[in-house]
Amino acid sequence: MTLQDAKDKFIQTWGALGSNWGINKTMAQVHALLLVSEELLSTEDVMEKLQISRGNANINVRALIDWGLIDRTNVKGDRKEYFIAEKDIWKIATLIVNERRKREVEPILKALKRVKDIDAKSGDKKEIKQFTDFIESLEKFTGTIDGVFEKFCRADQSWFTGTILKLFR
Amino acid sequence: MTLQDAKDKFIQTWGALGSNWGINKTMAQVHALLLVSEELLSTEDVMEKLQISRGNANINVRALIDWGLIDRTNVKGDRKEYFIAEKDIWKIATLIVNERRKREVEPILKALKRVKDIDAKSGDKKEIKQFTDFIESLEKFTGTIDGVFEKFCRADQSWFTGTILKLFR
DNA sequence: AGTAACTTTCATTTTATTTTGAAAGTTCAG
DNA sequence: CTGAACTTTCAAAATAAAATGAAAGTTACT
Repeated sequence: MTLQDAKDKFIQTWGALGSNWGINKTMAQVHALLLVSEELLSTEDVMEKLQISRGNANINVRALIDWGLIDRTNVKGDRKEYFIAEKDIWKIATLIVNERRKREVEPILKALKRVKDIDAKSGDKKEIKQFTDFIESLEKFTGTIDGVFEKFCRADQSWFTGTILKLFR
Repeated sequence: MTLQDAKDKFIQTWGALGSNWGINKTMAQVHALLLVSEELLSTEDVMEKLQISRGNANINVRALIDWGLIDRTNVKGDRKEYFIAEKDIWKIATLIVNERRKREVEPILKALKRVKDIDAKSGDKKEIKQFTDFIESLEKFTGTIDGVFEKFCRADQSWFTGTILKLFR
């Protein structure tokens, strides 16, 4: 297998992976492409290497910038924008976890809270309690897990591998 | 809001949530429906309450059984199958995490391994090294995180809340 | 201000995923 | 064994999500 084949295969794999986790396939592929590229790439480069349209490239590059996974750069004497990916896997992971926390935990908690506002006379008292108890256990669980991930993101890698990992042996 | 409204809303929310994480919307809704139902439900009940077809109900119920999230039961004097959901949120979480570990970690590691088999004369030596180093860091990271989740699934809730949570304050 | 270089938008088309429902398969009581 | 009760399958239809590409918008140099 040539280096190019390997890179292409990695891009495909990373894309498939993304879809399994609710991340747009192309976004994941653009990310992978930039991860394995030494040089800066322009929108044109991305279009050409992934065989995608300008609009598609633009939208997914923008999304990656939103997530903080890639940065815009400029090259002197060239008006084009160039992109480069953060390559530290630890940083990539925390950026992704943080972004999903931000986008999803808050809405979940809000939705759960809303769903507890039940007219007391709309059902059997015991049945209502069972339901609200369940929702509350969900809220509590969500908060706990969120807290762990939040700390995970703030911590640095060495703290994690040094302190936490030992506990998980 | 009536209890019924609240349950319906919860089912909708849980369904939307599922889609964000690569889980079929209907599967998540069937799960939610069973989570908030006191009684056992049959395929017919699921079809009626979610307004879905028999085939769809069947497929998603089966998937939930595969995941271990719901169980089949029988009612004496009735040939229908009835379903009931595991309601302990801790158990639900570990079942889901375990299932996704099983389905996804192994394939990722295999794919990464495959991609490292590069013909040495297909590219600049340094460039090849850069690439394989990156893939190796990914492999290592994946393994580490997988280990944490594996332990998380084996541990019981009290160990987690007692020992681990303190470290994340 | 004019215009060339580049980026963004969005109505339409394409692709991928999910759902349907009728038919085939299975099970079990009589 | 038969057939009613129930479950599963799967080709076709419907729906949802993503991609296209041409046009509009922006920027910055002269």
